[in-house]
Amino acid sequence: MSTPKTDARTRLLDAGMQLLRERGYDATRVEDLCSAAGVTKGAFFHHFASKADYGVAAAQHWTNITAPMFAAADYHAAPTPLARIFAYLDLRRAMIAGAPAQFSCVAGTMAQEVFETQPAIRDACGVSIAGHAATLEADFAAAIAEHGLGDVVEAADLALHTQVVLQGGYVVAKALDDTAAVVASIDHLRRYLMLLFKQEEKLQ
Amino acid sequence: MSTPKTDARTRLLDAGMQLLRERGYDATRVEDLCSAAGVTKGAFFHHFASKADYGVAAAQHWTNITAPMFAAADYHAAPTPLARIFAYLDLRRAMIAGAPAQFSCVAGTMAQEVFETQPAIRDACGVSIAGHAATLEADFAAAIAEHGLGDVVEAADLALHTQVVLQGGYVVAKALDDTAAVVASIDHLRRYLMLLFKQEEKLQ
DNA sequence: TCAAACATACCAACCAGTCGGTATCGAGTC
DNA sequence: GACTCGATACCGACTGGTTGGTATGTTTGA
Repeated sequence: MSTPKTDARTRLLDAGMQLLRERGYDATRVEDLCSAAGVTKGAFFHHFASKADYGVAAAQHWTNITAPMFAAADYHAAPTPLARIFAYLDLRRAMIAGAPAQFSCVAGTMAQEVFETQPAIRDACGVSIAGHAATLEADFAAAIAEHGLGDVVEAADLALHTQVVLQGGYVVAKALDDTAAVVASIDHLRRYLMLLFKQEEKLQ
Repeated sequence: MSTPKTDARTRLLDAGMQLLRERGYDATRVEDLCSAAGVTKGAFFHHFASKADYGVAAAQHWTNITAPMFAAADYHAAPTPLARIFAYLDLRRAMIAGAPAQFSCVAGTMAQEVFETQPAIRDACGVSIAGHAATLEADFAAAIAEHGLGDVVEAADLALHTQVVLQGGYVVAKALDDTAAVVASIDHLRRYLMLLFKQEEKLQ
């Protein structure tokens, strides 16, 4: 890193997105983050009061990175709410490639580990996951209204359920060392929504 | 612990079931396990070559505890394969109570954290999760055959999908500090299976 | 010239793992 | 049935490397 493009704080947070997903919060040492970012420990503690403080910032950084990416993604261009939801699932499915550290979720990984020991980090992870789920809510609400499913399911529940399937897929993919688990579960989720919204004709 | 009922090894493993789910693998210190089990570090390293060795044993112990419990559970008494599956989901739903450390999964929690740093532990966790999923496979296979869905879904995939939903529910419940997330997702999974196996009459 | 942004050296606490020791018990021996 | 012997179970003080965090500079930019 001869010529740092960005400031140390951003580089530390960027480096964390990879390391935290690989090793989790506890096993990621402050010095690991520093060397990956090409800075020293002095810089780390200049920008973050503690490792826990960094954890909170990392969860927020994860949101700051992913939110604009999803907001700018193609799937919003689909013509109907339901089409947008299926296009979203197609995107999430296509994102499953390489190692789990590449496609899994920083917030989910950290939350699972520190939910009891680091409430501040857990809350930041919760905000990240809930916030992303919320971006799906309007399309689900419109699809539910369109199909008269108002007293069968709730938009917020369905939106969160998509995240549950993704997070669970990551866990199982890691445990079985096989990405097929996530992909298969996304397909099951897709089939559920197909059936629920009575799109049988699209089921192969 | 004036009169230890069981040997130190078992007490250490039993203590880990709680601590590992609360704090994860890394944040659970060997001395935490020892004091929770009422033994000393000498006893720990007498029975386990290393902390990682303990992690592998803990994943196996988790299987040893849960497998007989599920094998002996009521839901196997239901009359049809599909009824048994729904009864299984009822049981899993009823098990969601108290703190995540009470109802979540030792294997899923550990695997998420150490999948890259401790392959032996990850594999043991994978065996535990896959083994439990396998216990559902026969009923799914029978239900699929009965309903002529042989070229729509596969039993193994469906069985694993139930575990994906549960594991994901635990992650989201921890992140949002709200058990409602798991329960709602189990209900979505139940509705999926209802729709898939064309049990619409049972949908409220 | 002042403050923010880094760097370097250092420390105290922690923690996995070690090592010498003791307690207990069953099998053999006479 | 006392006595040794060996093996297993367990104890607890100690250690050496690690790690989060600090104290004290130095550089840079406005």
